[in-house]
Amino acid sequence: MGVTIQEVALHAGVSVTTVSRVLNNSQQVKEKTKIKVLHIIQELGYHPNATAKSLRNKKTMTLGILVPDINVFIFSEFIKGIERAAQSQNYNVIICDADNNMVKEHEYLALLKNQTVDAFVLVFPTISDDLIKEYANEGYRMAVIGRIIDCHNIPCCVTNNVEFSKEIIMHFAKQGHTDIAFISGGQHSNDSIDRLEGYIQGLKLSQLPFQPELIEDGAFNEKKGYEAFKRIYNKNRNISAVYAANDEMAIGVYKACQELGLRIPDDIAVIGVDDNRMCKYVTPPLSSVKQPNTEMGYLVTQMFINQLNEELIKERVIIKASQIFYRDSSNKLIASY
Amino acid sequence: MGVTIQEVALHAGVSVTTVSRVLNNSQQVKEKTKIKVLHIIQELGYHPNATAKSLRNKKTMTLGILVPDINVFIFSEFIKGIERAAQSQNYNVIICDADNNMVKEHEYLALLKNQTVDAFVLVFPTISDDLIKEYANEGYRMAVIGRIIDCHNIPCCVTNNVEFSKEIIMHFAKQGHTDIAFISGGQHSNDSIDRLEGYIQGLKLSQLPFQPELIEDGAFNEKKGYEAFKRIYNKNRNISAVYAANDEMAIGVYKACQELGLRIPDDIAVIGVDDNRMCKYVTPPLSSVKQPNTEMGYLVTQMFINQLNEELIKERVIIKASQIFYRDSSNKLIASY
DNA sequence: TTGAAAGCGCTAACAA
DNA sequence: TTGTTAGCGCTTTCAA
Repeated sequence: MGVTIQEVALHAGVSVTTVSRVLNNSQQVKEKTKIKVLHIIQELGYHPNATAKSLRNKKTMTLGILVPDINVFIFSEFIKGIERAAQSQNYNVIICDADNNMVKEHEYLALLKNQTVDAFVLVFPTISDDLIKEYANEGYRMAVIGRIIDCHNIPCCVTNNVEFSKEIIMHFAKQGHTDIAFISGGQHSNDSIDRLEGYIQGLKLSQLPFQPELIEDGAFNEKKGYEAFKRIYNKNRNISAVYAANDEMAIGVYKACQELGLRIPDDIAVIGVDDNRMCKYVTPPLSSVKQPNTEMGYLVTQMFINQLNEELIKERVIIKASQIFYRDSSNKLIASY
Repeated sequence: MGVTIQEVALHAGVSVTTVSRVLNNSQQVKEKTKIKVLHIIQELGYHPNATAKSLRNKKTMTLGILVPDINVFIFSEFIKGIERAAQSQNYNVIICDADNNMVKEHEYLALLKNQTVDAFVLVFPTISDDLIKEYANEGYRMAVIGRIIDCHNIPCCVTNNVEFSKEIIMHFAKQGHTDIAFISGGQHSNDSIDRLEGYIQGLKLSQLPFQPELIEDGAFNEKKGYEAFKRIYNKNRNISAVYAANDEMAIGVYKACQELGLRIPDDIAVIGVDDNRMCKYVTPPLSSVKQPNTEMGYLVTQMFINQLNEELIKERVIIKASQIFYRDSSNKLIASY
């Protein structure tokens, strides 16, 4: 454990420089010398020390990935894409699981300061835009997934939240629904904000009135989604459709409907977002939106690494389209035409 | 970006040695000097360079985590525990997602050789025991989750597979089932092998005959589980209960039953393993076994790090108990007593 | 209580 | 085509 370049040089009867050149196949090294060195490397089982390399090159070849919670399926999908892209460019990734804790999230960024990582990919960060920009201004490199940061050297990747949300509402409208509820996912989630925007646009395009009382927050989780639906239902018993900003909350709606004796989709049509594995297995199967998470992670990371050494970035914002899967939970026609 | 210890020393009017001593609060440093240095550190926004530290200390403070597939829920649970334990001891973790590819899995171990990581936590590795031992003999440190390796300095952590499997079979037997199928998860999975062992012991203890034709392999996935059940059913139409070595395969059984017109649990009782989120949402809710994955990851990693600098290891094998959740899928009494 | 200096393993500027 | 040497930023031995 621990053959050094020195020993290789010694055994091969050349200088460490030559060995280094062979390793990085830089410059001209006589073929014969190269073969000899390679042979010794083989023989001694030499592996270049990554730390020494990092120190010398001032590059750790390591990316940090910051996620709110690695157990949430969509985040593990992003990680998969990020790791693949990193791997393909010889980068390693350090996982930073913030455990849904904003303070922890902030703390992890210290890995930039002590140069443990060259850069960070922030997956749905909860820290503020301002904080992120502050780091960017100090020269630290970050890419962001799930939010567009207005900063020239921060690559970002999001999905077409407004678009597909609009489509969902128009779909509901076409089926004859007029009182469509929206369950949001928190005030600070850009995804949720954009989906609300799509909801509003969809209503407008369908010439349906916007009714603020049909909107409640479900904080992206099942329990709060359940409660949100009950609140809405108590305010307006005419609702016949619900667009939940994610599947978890949609499942909460399922539970609420069960308790209230409402049938899905006969009484209430439901559509969620994320296309959880569960969607196909609940009864009735839940309509949802599949987002290309792994691909998003891959693309933005690939682009990011390519531009890591450049000050100015040409391509910066990636917007990926999502796919709506209509299943039985939204399969009821209301209109009598 | 990049204040060094030199600069701190310069500004504080002391030597780098003194600054280093303050940083690692080693030896005696006069209180006044210490305060002065700390103040300058604060002022300059100094952060010790982790790479230089690693090179000097010959310790990267980084653990590799090797998983078959980060998108599989249970693996992300392990990661969460491992990362937490690592974090609490100031270690970082590098994620290595083998994408269910044994070659990739092996390749990742190179991170040990080039000293990118100090050690590896192998989560349900598919590489052979021999290969792992070979690395161990070369002095590389690894901990293993999901398999017990017969090697003195490799900490391992598993669950009580045999025990709970035995219990499940005895539970079935008590309900009056006599023809109980087992769907395994591949020949090479220790989990599956142990669950089969528990199945056999359970039959014996219940004085039920062992019928080899009631065992088929479902490779831990839904589709193969579906096929396995059909094969078994075609061989023996008397089966009234199925123990699937994981939930995915149990879901496959659900699908097969639906196609075959068999009702769960009335005609076929089903129990799976892993306690997937889905279990509660399928119809009927699937009985399953919850394993303390996050805790296992945490415990073994904590122990591992504590013993990382020791040649001989006192505590080495951790066996954690699991919990069986009986739900409606296995809720039918067969016997006529 | 403090500091000078060596050295961890590597790369690259410069020289030959 | 190859080698000498300085130095990346840190810790630690030894001496003062």
